[in-house]
Amino acid sequence: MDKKKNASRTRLAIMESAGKIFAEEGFSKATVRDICREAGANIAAVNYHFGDKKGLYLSVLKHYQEMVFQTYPPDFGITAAQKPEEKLRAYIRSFLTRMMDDVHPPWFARLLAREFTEPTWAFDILVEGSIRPSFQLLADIVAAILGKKPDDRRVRLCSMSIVGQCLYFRHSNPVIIRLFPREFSDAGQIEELTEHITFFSLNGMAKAKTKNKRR
Amino acid sequence: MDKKKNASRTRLAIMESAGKIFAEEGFSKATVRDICREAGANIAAVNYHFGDKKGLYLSVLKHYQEMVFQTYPPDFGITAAQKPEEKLRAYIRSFLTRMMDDVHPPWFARLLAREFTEPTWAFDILVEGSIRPSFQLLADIVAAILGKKPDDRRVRLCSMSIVGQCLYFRHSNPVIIRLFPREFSDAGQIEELTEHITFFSLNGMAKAKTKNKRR
Amino acid sequence: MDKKKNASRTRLAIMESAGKIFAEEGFSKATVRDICREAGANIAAVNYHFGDKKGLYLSVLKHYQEMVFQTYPPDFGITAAQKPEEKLRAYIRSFLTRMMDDVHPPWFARLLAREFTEPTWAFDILVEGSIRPSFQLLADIVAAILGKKPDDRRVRLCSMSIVGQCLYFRHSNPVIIRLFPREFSDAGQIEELTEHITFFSLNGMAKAKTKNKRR
Amino acid sequence: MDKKKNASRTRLAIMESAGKIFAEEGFSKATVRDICREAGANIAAVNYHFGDKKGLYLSVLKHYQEMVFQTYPPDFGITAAQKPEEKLRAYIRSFLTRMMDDVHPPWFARLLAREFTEPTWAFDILVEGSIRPSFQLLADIVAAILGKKPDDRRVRLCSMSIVGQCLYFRHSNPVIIRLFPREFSDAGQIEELTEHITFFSLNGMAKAKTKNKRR
DNA sequence: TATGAATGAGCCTTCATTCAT
DNA sequence: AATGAATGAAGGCTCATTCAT
Repeated sequence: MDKKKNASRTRLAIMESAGKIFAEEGFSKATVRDICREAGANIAAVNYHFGDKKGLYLSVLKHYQEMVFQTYPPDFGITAAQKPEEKLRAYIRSFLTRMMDDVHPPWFARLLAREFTEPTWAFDILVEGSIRPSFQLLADIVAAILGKKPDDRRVRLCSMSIVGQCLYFRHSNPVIIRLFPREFSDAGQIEELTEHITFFSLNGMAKAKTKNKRR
Repeated sequence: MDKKKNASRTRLAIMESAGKIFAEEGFSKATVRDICREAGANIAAVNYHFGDKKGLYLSVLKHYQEMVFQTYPPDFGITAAQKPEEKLRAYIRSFLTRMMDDVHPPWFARLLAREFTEPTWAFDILVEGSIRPSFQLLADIVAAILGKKPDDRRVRLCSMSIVGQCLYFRHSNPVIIRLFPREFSDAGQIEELTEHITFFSLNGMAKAKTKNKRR
Repeated sequence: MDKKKNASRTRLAIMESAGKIFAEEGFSKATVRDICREAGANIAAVNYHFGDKKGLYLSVLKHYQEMVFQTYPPDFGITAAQKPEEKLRAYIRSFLTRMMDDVHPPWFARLLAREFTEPTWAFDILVEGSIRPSFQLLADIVAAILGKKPDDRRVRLCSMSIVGQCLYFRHSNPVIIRLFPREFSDAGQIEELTEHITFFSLNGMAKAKTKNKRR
Repeated sequence: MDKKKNASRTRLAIMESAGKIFAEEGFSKATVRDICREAGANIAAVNYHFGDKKGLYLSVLKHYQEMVFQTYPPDFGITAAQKPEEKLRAYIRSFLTRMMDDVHPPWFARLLAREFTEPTWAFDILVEGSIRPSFQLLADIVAAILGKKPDDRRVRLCSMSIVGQCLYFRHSNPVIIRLFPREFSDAGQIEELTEHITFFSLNGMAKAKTKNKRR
């Protein structure tokens, strides 16, 4: 994707520390000085390798988006032969896993969450490269469960309900920590959360076909 | 709550424009220059009235948190006589309404969303003043529905599932706009969303008691 | 012309040292750091008083252009009753005087010369504010001498011949110094130069009417 | 003149683009990056071939000064048998031609003009190599016309008057363009200018011998 | 002979804050 | 109660130059 695959040591070090700091501080608060200091590189190296701060951010985004979605694709563990319910469980597990801090690189999920609520000019890249494909996959699963077409409004609403639950544990992490210290903090609970959300959502969609829900 | 109730015209104007700009730009990107310019006040006015930028932010937060939660309390429309299902519906409607931009002041929801994912040092004030009481109220409702105690782990999980769905439409607004332009944009859909989330969640919790969920 | 006539001490000091340094180094080589250091002011003062480096340059240009042309107007010493020959002599004397370093401020002529050969974006201001009126005045005098209209091509050529001679002593000052050290350096020779150029030019235009000059 | 005559392709390409860019931007505004990019060379090539930026500038100056003054010498078209008046005409034509952009390389005149009003440390090279010989030649012609010695003060004044007129069309080109758009722009007017300046100057010097000019 | 990578100095600008009135 | 003026720290970026190969 990037024509410059030439990875000098400095270039790689900068991208790594940049990702970490961008994730921690956000694009505008992060300073290239800090990034370079942590990378053990000279300030001008950013200009040399990436043009400017924006270029660096973009490179980090593209590079790690690719890497993460190769390691943890949305359809991780999903096979065509599975029943829709099993597909949903696999999807949710993959989704949650991808968002936890112990995946590699550990800060990418946080950087993504930042773009979610406070999108920068680079947001569209994420939407098209990561979010839309992921959402489409979910919509297909939900559509199969509901017996409707993927672009049906109810399918979308239910998909969003599912995504919303998953995202809550990432986006609202600061809140959760304060409300229930040490209860939901460590990542070892992915299985429990997967089961909960899967069960909650399957039930949530269960009798939707029979009930007339519109006012 | 604020000991300085002496509200000079300048002081009020600053707080108003500060809220708007803080919500738009975030604490660190917002500049006191812009705030003062929009308020028609002198730059030094901020330090004079609020000590420093932090003090201004704090004042804004406290002032409008109080105002908003008096106008749209979490238990808005909830009466003791209602059935838990109705209480839940009322809670969700109140929650969604509070998060939409047409409440007053129109920017407060956005400022809150910002603190959610990117908490500043002022975050604890919001947690204790707004979030915890609100969550507690929901936990009580869910507990009644599930027939469990409010601090039960399953109650918490289900509560978070509900909150997660609601927050999605605020936190992920930029995503939704790009994925489905014009389909979920205007605020007139609160009723539909309320029905969907309520229905989805009630079903999601429905057979939880009977089914053995852990594998 | 400038709405900000409020002249704080710092503001004035900056404009003065700015003019001097801009004249010495040119716009891009001059640094605001040097300017402020010489003015005994803080770096940020430039931003506060003039917006940015460009704004400072512009203010300096406008301010001193006005000042110089009030002190040494192109028609200095010219009265309607004079004969054209006397008008020309007065014009040339005024022109030369304005360009010498002992007028106030001493660096303005140099700054102007710079814009002449290396115009910046601010050049048009000088053309319209100083150069065009001055040239027009000369063209009128020459037209009277030649008995032609001011926009006649020959009038223009002769006017340019006159201006060219005057400018030479400013624009080519570095050359003159090297070719004839100490012979044309001091400003006390304005009278001599005035006489020479006036005489040379009057003669140059003298028989133009009779001779068929075009090939 | 240059001891390094070993002209690798890169070295030549750099000198060419360097000349162009130096002429356009001036020494300090021109960047070695731009020069090398336009030459299709590596950044480090400048330091490798010329030591540093100054060395490059110097090489360009020397090289093209030599080239230009071999192609268009000041005495171009002047023979010993001519009358002084004809010599003057030939000198002026050669001078004007050399300054117009259609000589080769097209940017050298501009670079020279720059050094005239804003001399760098390399100026002395130009003075001794180009300017002084050229001026001396003119002084000889003028001396013959006036019947005085070449180092006579009046000879110098008149020579400067002549040079001043010629230079005006180069040094003040930006002004002329703005004052009279499209009237003096193209280079096809060299003959007309030659005639005008020659005639104007010959007349200017004509009766100088008889008239008592000092007051 | 030539180059990709790296460097340190310096520039303009912006910012929150303080001073003096 | 309020303000115009001034300040120091810091940020992103550019530049000529040097290093290592």
